[in-house]
Amino acid sequence: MPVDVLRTIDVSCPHRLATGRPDAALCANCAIRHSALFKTLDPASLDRMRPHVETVRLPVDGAVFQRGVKGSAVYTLRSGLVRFERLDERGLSRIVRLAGPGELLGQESLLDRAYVDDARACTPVELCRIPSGLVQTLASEPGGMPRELMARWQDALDAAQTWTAELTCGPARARVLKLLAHLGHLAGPDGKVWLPRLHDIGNMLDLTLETASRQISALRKEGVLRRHPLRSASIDPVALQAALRKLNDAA
Amino acid sequence: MPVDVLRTIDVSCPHRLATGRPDAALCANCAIRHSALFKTLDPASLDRMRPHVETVRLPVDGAVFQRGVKGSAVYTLRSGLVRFERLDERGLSRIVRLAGPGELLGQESLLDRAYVDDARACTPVELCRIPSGLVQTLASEPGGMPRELMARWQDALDAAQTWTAELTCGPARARVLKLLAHLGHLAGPDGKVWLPRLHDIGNMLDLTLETASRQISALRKEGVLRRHPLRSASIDPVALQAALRKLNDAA
DNA sequence: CGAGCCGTTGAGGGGATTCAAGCTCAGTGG
DNA sequence: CCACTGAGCTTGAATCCCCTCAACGGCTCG
Repeated sequence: MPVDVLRTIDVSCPHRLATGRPDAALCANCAIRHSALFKTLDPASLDRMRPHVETVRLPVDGAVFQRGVKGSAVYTLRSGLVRFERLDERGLSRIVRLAGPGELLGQESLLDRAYVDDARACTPVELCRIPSGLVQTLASEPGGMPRELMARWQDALDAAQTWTAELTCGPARARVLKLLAHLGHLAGPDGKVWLPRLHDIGNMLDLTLETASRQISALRKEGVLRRHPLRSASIDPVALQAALRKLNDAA
Repeated sequence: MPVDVLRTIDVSCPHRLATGRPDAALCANCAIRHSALFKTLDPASLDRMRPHVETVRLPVDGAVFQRGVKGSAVYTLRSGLVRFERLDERGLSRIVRLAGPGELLGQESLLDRAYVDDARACTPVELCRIPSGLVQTLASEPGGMPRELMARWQDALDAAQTWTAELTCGPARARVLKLLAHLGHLAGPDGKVWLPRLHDIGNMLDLTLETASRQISALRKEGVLRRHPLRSASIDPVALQAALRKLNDAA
């Protein structure tokens, strides 16, 4: 059991490095403005909410929130990757989804429910913490916010089911290849992807870290993957697609 | 590839046996009224929507809707079980979630999106077909409908992630035991559960049907499970829990 | 009755796990 | 400076669980 278990409330998380003072120009010029939750909001409403939005920065493995805790905020992921995980009855963790820039985290707090997953940073992340009450207020006014919220929920549902359908079946090689493809989508189009620790790959794909290591090593030798420092790697899209296609031909 | 692929539009589904004439007393006296989508609706609104709601009955394996089709209705499941499945690139189907009585199906149509899964009847089912436009209209009026809709989305998201976390990892015996527990929750508390075909168990748990058969047989010999006609079975809750606990002790 | 679907059971092989050892690398402190 | 440490990665050998292939039996239906 990791020491992190002691962090019960997200607000008091020791990893949390909130700036406290929101950046006035942040929302209007935000890099993910076009995909953010408030994209349909008029400038007046935007002004009204800005003082309540707080920037949160977390290091790798920092907790955004914890399963079972009834929080009072949603988070918009500005940069980095966040994983959603759950502990089974034996204390082993299972990763059920990944979130990338622009995604909304912890929507269940809008319904005054406890968070259903542990959310932790895969990379250093930057988030906007938005009080649930604020979103609830804006949503009750005219202006299309509810539809925007529903779209976020549907996005999350689709992502969760895609995760199940693609990454939890087939032989180890197929799972690792599909995971790489998935990571490629989440990263920017610069070809650089974040490469999880073997232990985390195991928790994503239900493999042991040894098996994950063997698969990654093999792909490196085949030229599909090249490793860089800081858990970064570049993948050869052509080789990756070819490898994926070869899986289906064999069957 | 099954012949069912030919069914492109849900409206023209040959398995569909719509009554056409909605039952006037249906909504007010509905067995799942307390858990249904419209539970917060006032009687006047209820009267207004009733003429547009249509009862749909499907036999086993009947399609509620199909992935990729942009439908114009959501469905409330009144009785029976529905599975959500997707085909992978090799044409093999993977079941990503089950829905039971009271659940809402095809919510993505409210966002004018295509259905993201194939939804098929596990048992004979009875559904209410509700035009998306109707729900959108009611949701735009005051009365708490949006919140009710968001709650449905969150329920679906939680169910999908629970499915991943619980049923897609561990050895075959553990998966089958957890599936039985899951089916126990979906069924009524009479102890009778619906038992899927071995082929479907395989698609749910990523096992071959032979492996599923061996596991089920073993559990039957152990007294955890007793089979009845019509894919029905009764499970011994005590024995099931004991078997589940023994899994963790061993590890 | 034969065809097809569904379930059962066996034998054999293969892929993933398990257990184990050794490696690199960063941080630490003697 | 370098041994020491711990976390993460790699690799090997043996085991085991699940898959594959196959045959067979019960059942329903045309």
